[in-house]
Amino acid sequence: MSPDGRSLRAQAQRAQRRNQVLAAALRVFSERGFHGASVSQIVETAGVARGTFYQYFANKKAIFLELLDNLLAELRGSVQGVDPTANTPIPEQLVAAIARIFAVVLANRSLTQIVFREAVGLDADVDAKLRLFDEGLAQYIRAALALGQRTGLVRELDREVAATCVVGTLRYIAQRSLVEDEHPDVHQLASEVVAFNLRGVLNEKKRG
Amino acid sequence: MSPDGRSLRAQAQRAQRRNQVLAAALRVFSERGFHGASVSQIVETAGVARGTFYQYFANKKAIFLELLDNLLAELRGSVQGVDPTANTPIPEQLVAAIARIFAVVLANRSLTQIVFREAVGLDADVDAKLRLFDEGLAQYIRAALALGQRTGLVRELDREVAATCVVGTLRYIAQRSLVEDEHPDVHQLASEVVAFNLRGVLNEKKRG
Amino acid sequence: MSPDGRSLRAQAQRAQRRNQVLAAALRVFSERGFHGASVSQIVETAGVARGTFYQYFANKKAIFLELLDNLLAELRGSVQGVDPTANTPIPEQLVAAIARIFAVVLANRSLTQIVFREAVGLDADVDAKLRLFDEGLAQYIRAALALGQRTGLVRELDREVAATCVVGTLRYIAQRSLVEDEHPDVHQLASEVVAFNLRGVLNEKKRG
Amino acid sequence: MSPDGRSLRAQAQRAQRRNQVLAAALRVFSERGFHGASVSQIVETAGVARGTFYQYFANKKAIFLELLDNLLAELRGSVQGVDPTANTPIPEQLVAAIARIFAVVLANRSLTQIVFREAVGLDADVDAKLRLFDEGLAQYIRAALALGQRTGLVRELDREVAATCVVGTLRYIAQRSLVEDEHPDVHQLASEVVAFNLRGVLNEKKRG
DNA sequence: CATGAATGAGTTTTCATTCAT
DNA sequence: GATGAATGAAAACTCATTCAT
Repeated sequence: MSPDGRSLRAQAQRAQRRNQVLAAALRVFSERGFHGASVSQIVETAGVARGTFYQYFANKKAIFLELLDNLLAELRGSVQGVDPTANTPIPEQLVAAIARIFAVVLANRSLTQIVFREAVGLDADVDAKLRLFDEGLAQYIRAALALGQRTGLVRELDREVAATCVVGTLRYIAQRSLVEDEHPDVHQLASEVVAFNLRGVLNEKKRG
Repeated sequence: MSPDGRSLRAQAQRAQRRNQVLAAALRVFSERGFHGASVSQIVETAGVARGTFYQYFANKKAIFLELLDNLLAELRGSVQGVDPTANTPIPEQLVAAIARIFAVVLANRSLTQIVFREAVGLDADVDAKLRLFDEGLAQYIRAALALGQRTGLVRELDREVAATCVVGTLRYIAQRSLVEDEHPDVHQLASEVVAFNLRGVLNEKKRG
Repeated sequence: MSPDGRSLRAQAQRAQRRNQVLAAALRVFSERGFHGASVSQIVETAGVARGTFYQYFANKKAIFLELLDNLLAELRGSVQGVDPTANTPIPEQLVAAIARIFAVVLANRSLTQIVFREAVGLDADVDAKLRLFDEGLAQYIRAALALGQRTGLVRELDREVAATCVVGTLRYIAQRSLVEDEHPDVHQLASEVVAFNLRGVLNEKKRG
Repeated sequence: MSPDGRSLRAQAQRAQRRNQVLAAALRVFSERGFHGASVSQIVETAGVARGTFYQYFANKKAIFLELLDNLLAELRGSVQGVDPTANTPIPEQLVAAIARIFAVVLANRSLTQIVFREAVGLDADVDAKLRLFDEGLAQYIRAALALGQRTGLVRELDREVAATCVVGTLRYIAQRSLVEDEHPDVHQLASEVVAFNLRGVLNEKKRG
């Protein structure tokens, strides 16, 4: 509570150290996965002593959880609602929204990859966080579907299942895009995904 | 080479022992995950000596891989084609097909769970196997879509993306169904999934 | 005690099996050394079951000890005395004697090699056997030196040390000859060794 | 990089710890041999934790190799040349040189014993080191013999074989001296060995 | 007698975490 | 606050030996 220059500088240094370790962990984790990464490698990469690690993070899982939190926060931030009153047609708004999510996923390639690959089943905490995120997304989509149904835009369906299907396509497409070498055109990709989710695969014109 | 009674019985016993260990591994893996499981726990659960494990399996990864292979084989077996010349309408056939897959998934709950949770990223072999399975499924769907397009049943779309979306919904729905406590009605579930994949979420009646 | 045909044949078969295992052990031991060899490899090479091994030999050490005994026996057999009353000059007799030993050593290359390399320090029994052999050899040489001294052929010297030196040269030369690739000319080698042991390296002509 | 008091002390402590483990290893190795010794026994003897061992040495072989290196270095250091221009007669110089080697061997009794007993055939590295040492010694002796021949002191002989014989006597005598309980008189021993190597066992007076 | 599956003690090695300096 | 040496629990794996068939 005495924010003199000394403590300020110290605090800044502390924060810097913390980030240094965090960045190192991100790198090591994405190179070797959670289980393959060792604290030794992290501190080595960070250029700090072994003990320093434990001054900032309770343990290996804790630092991973923090990275995971950061990623989820960024992803949550990237989710943007659809405005029915706006001029832009809703499908276009959807495409833009999905494209934004994909962009964030691709911007955090390595970490997202680990999360997709190793985070699940790591421990109860991590599991809960991930499920919470999925659930949040699903809830968001369920709400959107409900709104759509009220406006007659969306047909009768089991919103539960439909929302899950939507999350499924998003998740898997995201996951797949990570594996591929070239950066996919996120807009094009989003376009197709939206079309699939909106209209399915059937040719409606054939219908009476 | 000489299938007399003695060696036959011996062989049967060997197979039984093997299955005993395999079953124990399945149980331990599903309770604690791949990384959380130890060979000690497996042999303890199986009620055999430590060395016995290594008489039947090269190492922890090998036994996991075998369980994985078994599961994938069963899943592959459960995939059944759609017959356009049959009397049953195609959507109904699809529902039946999907339901069958879900049934297998649910029948192998614990193992499928591990596969979904930990198999990815475990090692190159496992990764390859899983990707191959996904790819096989995707290819199958792409072919079905192409056929549908030729018959005018399926609209113009990027088959690549659409197939990926379909696999995504299947995978995720399957994964979700595993987490839930009560056994879901696979037929009902399949129905909804098929509807989603075929028609998307839009209300077509609104369209001109 | 009832040497009917049946038991005779059985006995012969037993002996044959035993030798089969013994031969396999010799091969495996010489290829991988005592510690590197495993009972598995021996029985595999012999083409018998694991348990059969233990029907003929108490354990791994026992079979090694038997091979060692065989070698030492052969070596002992190859040691032939010098006959002072014979016409052949003593140095020539010595050369022939040494050459014979070297020949046996080289004929049992692989086994001798193991004995030289790994037998010492293996366990008390083996150590005792080897020391006994060395001691026997040394005693033999001491006796020969004593005889030589009585006949004035050998100078005054500490027979203890001299005998040890002689054994040392023999042992080491033998050991070296094993390492070399080409078969050395044992007679030539023996010649030089005898010369060294008899006359040392000094140029006697320089002496008054 | 900053040799302040703190780090200096730390370094000293590290070295001390290392030696503590090294000493324990020496003791355990000489009591039970290389194969009979386990890392457990070493750390127990050293009174350090299991992991500490691996902080200083890569594995069991590594620590053995270090002990071996130390011994060979000391032995190499003990080898001292003969000065033909010195006043002391050459044989006396030789006796002194040999005695010095024996003294080192006896001072490192237990370790030398292991080296003689188990080092050979342990692995390629160790083998190479030992052979290199022997070869160095042999080369040294060959050179000395050549010099002796040029000065007429040494007779015509196969220097190769003679040098090998000399190394053999030295090695074996050293080895034997280790087994005996009482400390032998190294000077007396060296005297006899030199006499043997110089003059052999024949009584020269009998010659023409 | 032969067999070979089963055994389990024992080994090496790793690595997250602690704590004295 | 930083350091890094020390820790030791726990893991994977080996292999000589036994014994029921």
